[in-house]
Formats: sequence, structure tokens, C-alpha cells
Amino acid sequence: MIRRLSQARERGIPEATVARLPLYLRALNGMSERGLATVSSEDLAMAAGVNSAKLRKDLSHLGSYGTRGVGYDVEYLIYQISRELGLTQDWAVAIVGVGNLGRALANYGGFVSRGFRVAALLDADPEVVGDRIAGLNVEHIDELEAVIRRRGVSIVVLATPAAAAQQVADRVIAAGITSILNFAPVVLSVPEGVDIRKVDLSIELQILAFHEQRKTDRMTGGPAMAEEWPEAVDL
Amino acid sequence: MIRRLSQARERGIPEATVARLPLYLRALNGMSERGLATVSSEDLAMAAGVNSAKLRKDLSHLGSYGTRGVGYDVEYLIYQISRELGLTQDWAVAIVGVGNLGRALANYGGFVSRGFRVAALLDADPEVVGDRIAGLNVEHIDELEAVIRRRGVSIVVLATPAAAAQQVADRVIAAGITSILNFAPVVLSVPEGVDIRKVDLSIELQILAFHEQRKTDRMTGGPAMAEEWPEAVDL
DNA sequence: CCCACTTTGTGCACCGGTTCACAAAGGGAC
DNA sequence: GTCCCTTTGTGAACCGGTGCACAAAGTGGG
Repeated sequence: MIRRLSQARERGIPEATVARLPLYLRALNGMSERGLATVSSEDLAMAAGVNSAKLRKDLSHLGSYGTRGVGYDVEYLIYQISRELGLTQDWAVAIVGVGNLGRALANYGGFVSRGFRVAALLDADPEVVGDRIAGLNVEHIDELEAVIRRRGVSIVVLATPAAAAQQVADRVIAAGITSILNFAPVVLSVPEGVDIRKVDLSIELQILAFHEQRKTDRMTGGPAMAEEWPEAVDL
Repeated sequence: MIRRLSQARERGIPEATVARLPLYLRALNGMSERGLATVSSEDLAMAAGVNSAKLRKDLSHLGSYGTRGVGYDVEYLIYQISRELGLTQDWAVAIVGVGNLGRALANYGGFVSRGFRVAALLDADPEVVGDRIAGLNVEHIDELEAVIRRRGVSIVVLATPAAAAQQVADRVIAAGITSILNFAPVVLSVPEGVDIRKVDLSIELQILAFHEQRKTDRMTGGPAMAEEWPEAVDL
């Protein structure tokens, strides 16, 4: 018991590990549904698409929850990971910006299934304010602070146009929010202590394009180094 | 000229660098619009939200495109990064799965602005096949291989339900696709040489929740270690 | 032409994360 | 109780990436 605390979760779980816990959780939920009682690190790692040594080290950061010679108890591990991630509590999420993406997010089932609940939708366009989407009334952005307070919102999803994102971010931060998921293609500047995660669809495609280009270059006889850049391009 | 090739892009740009190039590109485009001719690593790094040494090292992997004492020529650097990322060519993208998310992606402006063109929408549901979305006819999934060939699609975006994703992935890979952007919450298993990038909205929220929990724990007098897990939980 | 100033490109030390490989621990058979 | 088998938990080497700090390279003024 003392041992567990000492070398395990005492202080901080590596960021890389935190990012993989949801993956393990999903795999475990699948196993739970299929009625599996225990699982080895080998099998779970396979299902989550990672190396088994990495999985074991990740889990060791939470504590010593496996049984040597047997594996991990599926239900118990689900509970432990859920608790560690804070999914045993209910998180109220507000989505700001109800365009195509905001609508898609509001209707996305994956949120509710975990501990997340879309508690508010907000937009600046009077045209959409008042609309009913995914069982919620779209409220006006002027109500932002009031809505956050009233509904106990603690995570905000930004799905606004790029131009509005920083401004909205400033307001929600002033209202006490410290966790933001940003879909707008801008670099937000935020004070110390505020967590921002960014999802950028266009960037993902650009990374794919880079690799795809490399692959096709290779096909067609290697990158055409010399002619690739005409030597004297003066601008 | 030989020097540039020797220590620079000869072989491979670090993955971490590739992931940041789109960021730099966006910042540069903003500067170009505002009429800036040159920019220092300090300013560009600021705009992209990274450390200036990192920016310089990243750019040095592409070649030696700056001028000491001056900075980087904005237009020239835009050209070089675009070319490196393969954005000087036109990429035909197919979106499979025209639910809420697929629709949002089809209408998302960020794609077209870079070298990406949504060339096809496909779905299995006869209800939506034939619909016109973002100027495109939704085609039936049975046409997948034919559409990929006919339209010269080289990147596929998966926005299907989780249950269908692996099956669709297998088909597009068999049809010769080697770059996939996956929005379905599953771990796809794919052969060597196929690039998968994954965007998972629910995972991002879970990571935020983890940090948010830590923060609020700290507020309320540190994590309640002892009582947090009742010692003997036997399952 | 030379000097002072700016800014790049990079060597180097450092750090977080990954992977290997194995000792420690538990289960089950006899 | 002892032995063998399985599987965890982790020490240690390794690897990619980060950031400091500075030499090299270029600009502009006098």
C-alpha cells in the first residue's frame, strides 16, 4: 500500500500515458461487453494498438493493479482508469459556435457515453439563436458568462470561426474556465494554468499529404532533387 | 548548394517538425496578407506559438532559407514549406460516411483553402445516397473503388460509425489508398506502408478532464489519497 | 573599408518517453 | 509444500526532440 503510493501516482502521470489511457479504456469496455473477466497486458496492448511493455509501464503509473501470472481484472481496471481520468464525475460541456462543426459535435454520441454532457450551445448569429439542436436551445453569446455559471460548465469547446476564437477564449477564461478544446484554426494565447487542446482538421490532412508525396516521389524514381528548386530564385 | 542538400533535407524531416510546418504556414499566410515582406524567427515563432530556436531548427531541416541579420522572406518561405508539404499539387479527398461529422467536413472551408479538394462523398445509407451536399452528389459505398479510381482520390477521410470503419479501411487500402484520416473511434489495423492519422474528439475531452480534475483536486486541499481507494476492493 | 548590430544556423547537454529483457510474484498441479 | 508456468512490474540502455548559447554570416552607417 505504501509502496504503491511511493513509486506510482504520488506525483503526476506522464503526459504520454494520460493520452493513452482513454484508448485502454475503450478497449477494456469492448472486452467487458464481450464478457471477458481478465485480460493480459499482451492482449490489451494488441487491442489498443500499442506495445505491451508500454502498456504495463503506463498502468504501473496508476498503481499495481495486475496479478502476475494472470493479468488484469477488466472491470477493476475500467474503474481505476475511469477514476484517474475523472470520468466518474459528470462534466458539463458548453459548445460555442453552432456551425456545421458545432452541430456535429452537439450530436456526437461519443461524448455522452463517457462522463461528458453537452450542457449548453451558444452562438453569435441571431439566425441560429433559439434553434433547438440535440435537445438544447441555442443561446446567445451575450449569455456566455451567465450560462457557464448557471449550468456549472467546466469545459468549453470552441467551434467558432477563427476570427472570433481568441475573443471568446478570453471571455470564458475570465469566467473561470480553465479547460478548452479548440477547433478554430488559430493559436490561442492564454494565461498560465489554462489547458488548451487543439484539433485541426486541415493540419492533419497536410501531414498526410506530406507522407503521401514522399511515397509517390519514391515510386517515380526518388525525389527529383536537382530540378526541384531552380537555383537562383531571388525575391 | 551541395551544402544545403548535404545536411538538410537529404533524407527525412523529423516527424515533430512536419507536424509544425502547417502551423508556420498558417502564420506566414497571415503575415503575407498583412503585407509583411520579411519576418524574423522570433516573430514567426511567436505567431506560431513555439520557441524561436525550435522554429529555426525546424526550418533548417528544409534548407537554409533565411538571411542572417534580416530574417526570412515571407513569400519564399511560404513557397518552400508548401512545396515540402506537397501542397503545390492538388489532392483529391473522398469522405466516407455522411453523418453529422461527414457533412461538417464536407462543408469545412479549411480544406479547399490548402491544396485539398473534396472530390467524393460516399455513404451506405440509401436514405442519404443521392443527396447533394457541398455541391457534391452522395454516392453509394458500393461505388467506392470505382469512385476512387475515376476521381483520382489519394486521401480518404473516414467518418463512418465505429463498426464500419475497419471494413471500409480494408476496401480503400485494397483500392490502393495509402493515406487515411480516421474519425471513427476504433484502432484500425492496416498493413505496413499505409499512413493513418486519427482524430478522436472523445479522447481529447478525456485528457482535458484529467487535467481539470487535477486542478480542482488541488483547490480542495490536494488529492484525497487515502480515502480515494478503499484499500480492499476485491473483485 | 571597418565596425557595430542583428539574426540565423547549429553543437551540445538535457529530458521525456520507448523498448528490451529479466527478476519478482502469483497460480495451479501433484 | 514444492516445482513449473505465466505474466507483471521495472531497471537500464536507447532514441528523438528541445532549448540554450554562441559562432558565423549578413546589413547598414560612417
